[in-house]
Amino acid sequence: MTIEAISKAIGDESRRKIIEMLKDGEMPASSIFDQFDYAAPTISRHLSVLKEAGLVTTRRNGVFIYYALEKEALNQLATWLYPLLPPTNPVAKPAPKERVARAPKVKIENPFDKFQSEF
Amino acid sequence: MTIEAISKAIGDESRRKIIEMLKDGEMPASSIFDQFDYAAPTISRHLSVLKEAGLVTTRRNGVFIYYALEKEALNQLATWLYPLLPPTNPVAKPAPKERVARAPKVKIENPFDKFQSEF
DNA sequence: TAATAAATTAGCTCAAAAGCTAAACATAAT
DNA sequence: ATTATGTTTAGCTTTTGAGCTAATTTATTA
Repeated sequence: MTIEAISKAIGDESRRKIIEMLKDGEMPASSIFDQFDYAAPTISRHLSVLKEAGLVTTRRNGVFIYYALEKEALNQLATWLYPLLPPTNPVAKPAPKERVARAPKVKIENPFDKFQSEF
Repeated sequence: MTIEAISKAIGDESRRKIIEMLKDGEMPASSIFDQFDYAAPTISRHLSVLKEAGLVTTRRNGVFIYYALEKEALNQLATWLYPLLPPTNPVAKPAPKERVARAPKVKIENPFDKFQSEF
């Protein structure tokens, strides 16, 4: 559950894909395997890296092992990341739709921007 | 500036440390080197990885090359991360201090929680 | 109890990445 | 012009990590 392990785990495309797959709920290992062209042991190894990082947990049901995303671990990354993001954009709300064409172009630089002052 | 390059870049401790060092403003390469026990070329290479990922930019002033954090690039990671975080905690505000002992323990699971409905 | 299926572990190869020293490059100062 | 300083590039070694197949483990079913 260290930032080291978490950020390393996320630095691999297959592992990011697994995390995305588990976003809406648990899934047995075999269903995860199916989504890849890699051999099962390769993905099994990725799963164990995710588990060691605390990013997933497992439960066994009969012969199946269900993997679930441990969103708490992702919070660690968010917590590291948040203070590094760009400062709040002074214009929080975009101009109303009808006036958009004439309104100055204001780029919302960061999805968390409008919340930063509350953080 | 791909999520692939950004997340790989962040998966190294020295590079995360560099990012943190640049949080409050630019810094010449030599000042960055000084903060590490590694040889200068090693850190120089880390800087180039960060640059290739779009996480830093450089400007030269005389013999010095200043590195600056490109916070925009960090947004890409935040944007990937955000939808994966735990759902909003229904109790946004903790109980007032005097009542904390008696109030039910509510764990704020995610620093972005209270903003999610606005996102 | 043997066979089957899900999943992991073992053991290997290969590529990527981190580290080093030495050399080269770029600018400034003497 | 030469020297000095900041920084990167070249070239190398070593470690780490991703991928594979084969073997093993665990649990179910015939």
